[in-house]
Amino acid sequence: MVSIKEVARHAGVAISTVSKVINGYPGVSIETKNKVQQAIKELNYIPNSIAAALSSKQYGRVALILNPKRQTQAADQICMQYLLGALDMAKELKLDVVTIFASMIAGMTTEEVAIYLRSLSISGVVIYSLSKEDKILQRLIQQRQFACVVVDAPIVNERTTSVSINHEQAQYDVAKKTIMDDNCKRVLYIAGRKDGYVTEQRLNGMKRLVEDLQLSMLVRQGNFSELAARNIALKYARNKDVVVCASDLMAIGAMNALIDMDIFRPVCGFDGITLMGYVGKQMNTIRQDFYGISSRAIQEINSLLNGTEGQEVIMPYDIVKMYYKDIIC
Amino acid sequence: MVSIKEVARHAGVAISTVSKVINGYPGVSIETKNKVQQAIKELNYIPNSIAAALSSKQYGRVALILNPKRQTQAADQICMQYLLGALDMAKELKLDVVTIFASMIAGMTTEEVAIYLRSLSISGVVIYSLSKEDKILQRLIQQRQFACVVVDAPIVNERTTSVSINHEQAQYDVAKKTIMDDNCKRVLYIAGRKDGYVTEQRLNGMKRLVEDLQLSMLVRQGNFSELAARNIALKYARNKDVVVCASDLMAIGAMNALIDMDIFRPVCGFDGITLMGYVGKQMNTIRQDFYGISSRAIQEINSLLNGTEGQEVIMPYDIVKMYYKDIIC
DNA sequence: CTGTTAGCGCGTTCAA
DNA sequence: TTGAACGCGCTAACAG
Repeated sequence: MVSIKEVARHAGVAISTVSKVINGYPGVSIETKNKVQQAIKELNYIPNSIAAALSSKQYGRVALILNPKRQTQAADQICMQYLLGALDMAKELKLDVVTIFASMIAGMTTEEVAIYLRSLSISGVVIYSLSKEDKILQRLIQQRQFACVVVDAPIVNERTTSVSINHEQAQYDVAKKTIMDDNCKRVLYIAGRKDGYVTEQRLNGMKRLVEDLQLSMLVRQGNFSELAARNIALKYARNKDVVVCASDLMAIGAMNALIDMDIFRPVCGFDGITLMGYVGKQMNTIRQDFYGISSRAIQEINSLLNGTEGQEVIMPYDIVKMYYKDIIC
Repeated sequence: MVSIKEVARHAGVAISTVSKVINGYPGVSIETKNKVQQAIKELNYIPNSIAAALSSKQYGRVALILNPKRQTQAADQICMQYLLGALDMAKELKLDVVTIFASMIAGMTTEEVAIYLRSLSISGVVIYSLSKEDKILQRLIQQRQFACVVVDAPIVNERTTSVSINHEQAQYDVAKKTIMDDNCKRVLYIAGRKDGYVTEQRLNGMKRLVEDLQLSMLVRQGNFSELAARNIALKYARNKDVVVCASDLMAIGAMNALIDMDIFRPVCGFDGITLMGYVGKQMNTIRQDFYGISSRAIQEINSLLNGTEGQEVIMPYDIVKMYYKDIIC
């Protein structure tokens, strides 16, 4: 492994000079600079990021904490988009990124998680789909020991930025569109998990809509589970005019239930996963740009790492109907 | 940040003693050990892995090179399983893992990729679904500069291990089962991409089957594209008795084409992705344990990093039919 | 069994 | 504008 020392010797200059050239610092004459760059090329020198991190004491690594539901692998698409967005942006920003799945820190206390992250030299964390009940990560955020970006949870403090779409409005919009199309009055709303922040926000959107449009609404927790949504639909859909679901997967479950019951009700979902294109029924849904959201999350963590204060970031969304022919390629 | 020095002082011992305790080396009396561990607890000391890596010159980081098809996000499930398996095992083995998507190194030369990896202090690489045409990564493997594990490509040398199922046999098995059930004679085989190793192996399996069962076979390249498979089926399926596809996604495309043509032909796929459960038709397919395969890949990279020679590892598989009721949860 | 010492490769003063 | 020297936190000989 060729080190900075060898480069220095080869170029006939001091180590610190090479360092300055590498890091683009001023105070090096143009010719010395050329000599050094020449030597770097010739020796095929690769700066050792480990040593650099140690020396400069900037271990600015960021951890991505993802929580893929192992059961519902159909939704893995969301995780992948998050990852792609994050990694692309991280490369651009030259941030070192570590991917951590929730399962890997399950059962640890906040302290243990902190120690684990520190042992990985991590100073910033992006948390995707945090649960309200996840006191461990909540405390981690409160402690302000790490810079945090929380996707889809409205937590902000000096060291914490939140990034998400406006779930309240999005749920309002997609449900309104679906309901207006068929002039529905009685809605069955299949909500997410009680412990989810987005669940609450989306429910609020529905409440506002019900108020605005003078509808009646029955709310049941579907826990983002396709099966639960199916069962809820089987039980309650018959007396309702429309089924609004807080996720695509639940919308699919509900729709399949309706088909089994041999009745028709408009159904709408939330997320915009490709799977929606495969189930043979077009439903309105909210399409989120998970890639863009995650990409933005990394930018935000970078800002935090550079000392910016936490803030709230609202991303855009679309209302769409997903067709098989749009999906297939 | 509390360092080893402070722990040593606090415990009234030498730094090296603390180091030994931390790393579980012998040659420390039980009481000194206790004193040290006490001090570690009290000071809430976290070993700095960066410094440890630098000092021990073991920058044993491993890169996961994934190639998610951005278009066909329905197959992201496979990537996620690969990731989950790899990260879980990496944590167990205390390996530091970096996730790299093919898009991040697209356009680089082999040298540039090598430099990039080195700059990340990477010494081992796991490559998923390598293409035959990917001369850049091929050269990286040939150069033996990094320990490599290649998933689904039959490349082995001193520093390269291959991990995969027996694609030839798997394709043979699943097609045979499908064909025997309906006593088919004329098969349409929709193969993968010409540049894929598995494509060739699976095709070989089909050739052997055709030979053994005295069938006729028409082969077309579907390039793992659902749309291409659809078009091929539309064009050729009518005169055939069965459609065998080299991937689930293609099987879905073909099946939908058959439905549009309003004819029935048995179809079988390959992979075992959940999506198969959603399309309203049961098809035979090969279920691979992507999680297990990836997990094994990490074990193998670990062995290579410890000086073992490369080898070929064959993983098991199942033949299954995927039902919606098995998928939904 | 314990402590001393010499680096690992690099960033960063501070003199020259 | 340059370079020698120190230290980051730790490991690994080696000496005691």
